[in-house]
Amino acid sequence: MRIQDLEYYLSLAELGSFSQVSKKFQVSQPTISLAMQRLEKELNTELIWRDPGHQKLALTHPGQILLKHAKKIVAQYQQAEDEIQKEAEQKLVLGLSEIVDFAYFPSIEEHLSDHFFTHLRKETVNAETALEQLQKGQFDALLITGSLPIEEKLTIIDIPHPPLHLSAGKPLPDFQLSFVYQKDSLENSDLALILEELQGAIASAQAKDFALISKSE
Amino acid sequence: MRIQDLEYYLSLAELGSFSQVSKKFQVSQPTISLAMQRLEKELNTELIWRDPGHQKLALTHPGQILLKHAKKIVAQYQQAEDEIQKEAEQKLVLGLSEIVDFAYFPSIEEHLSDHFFTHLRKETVNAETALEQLQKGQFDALLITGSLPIEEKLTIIDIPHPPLHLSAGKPLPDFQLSFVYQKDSLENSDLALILEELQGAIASAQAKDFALISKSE
DNA sequence: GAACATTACGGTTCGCGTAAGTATA
DNA sequence: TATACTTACGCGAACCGTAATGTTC
Repeated sequence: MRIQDLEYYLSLAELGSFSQVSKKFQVSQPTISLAMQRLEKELNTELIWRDPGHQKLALTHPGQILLKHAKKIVAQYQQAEDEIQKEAEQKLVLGLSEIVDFAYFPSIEEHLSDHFFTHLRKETVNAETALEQLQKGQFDALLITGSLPIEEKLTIIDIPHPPLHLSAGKPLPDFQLSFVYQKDSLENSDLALILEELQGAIASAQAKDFALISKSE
Repeated sequence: MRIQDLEYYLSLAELGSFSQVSKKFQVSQPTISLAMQRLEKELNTELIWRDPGHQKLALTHPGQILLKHAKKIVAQYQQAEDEIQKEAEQKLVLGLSEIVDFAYFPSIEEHLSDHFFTHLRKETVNAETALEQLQKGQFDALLITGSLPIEEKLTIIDIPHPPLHLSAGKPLPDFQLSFVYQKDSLENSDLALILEELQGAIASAQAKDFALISKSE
């Protein structure tokens, strides 16, 4: 059973015409026919009185039962979509360069509360354009490598870290690991708390956990 | 979005293992993997923390939101299935021979209330085996053609009807149209009322409406 | 190596649009 | 004839199982 088919069905019950439903959803008329046939086949019952004599079609009794439930199902699904969407929008977005994401972040992660992840989403970011995207507001904070230009509006915190090794055993050249956010972003107090916890987690992690990282190189 | 995928998801949240879910639903393990990937793709979010280190997997925050709604959606759907199924079982089943179904029943139908169809389902039946099936309880009443043997347990009512013509214009040989039900079925008073309405509808129809039928031969 | 999940691949099914068919007014 | 639905058909996507690959213990 596809929820899409139920949406067609609700619309059909409301509009009373296959062709109008097809227009509403921008699909062909046969698409609606077939969707309704799928429903009837899956539920093994007639749902719609296709009375060609009269203009209007009517729902059978099982059709009315389905209508009642389909409304709730579709509403519930849309609500799920909405809530998930909103939840994603409200989250802090932490930009990580690829190397940071796989080599350092796992250690930091352990020091963040579950509740914290309720409000934070991480996303990998191209190191080249990261600062620009931060200032555009596409990210709320960054954890990236490479030396950064000093900018008045940004807070940049250097994070001590052990060297990384490749599998050959040769250490990669040393580089800087930085935590960056816009100074004025702390005007939002929720955000300030979150950033504080993130900083705290990095501070807690650096002592011992970063050492563990080298095992996975 | 397929409701099947949501059922997998609920089960996964409960059992905590892809392979156990696949066993429960008798599908292969990759089927579950792919179903979960479909959900994540459609909702454009991560739902499941695939933490290979630990035994258990965990739901992300959006995953928990989906879980809450998925429970309701699946329950609602199953309830719809149940109600429709039960509704079908509770209905009176009226057996019609093929010729009756297309030539006579439409006229009778008009005299039956909408509410009546809530409790009656019609089904075509092979005239040869109809009586036998009636006595087995597979039908509650019959509207069939042909001469019938008199049986003690059956009530047989002859229905007057106009002759039928084929398109060539030649009338078919005359035949008997009978309404049949088991005498003891009237012990159920609901059933008695329904049968009474059906008899009434046939009586109302025969006066003029049966005449209309010949137009469609 | 054992257990578990993901990825790859081939075959079948499914869903859609176009076009043709059917039925009604 | 015009309108509305269904059926037929062909193409592309989706789904599933088997098999191969990865990963962790």
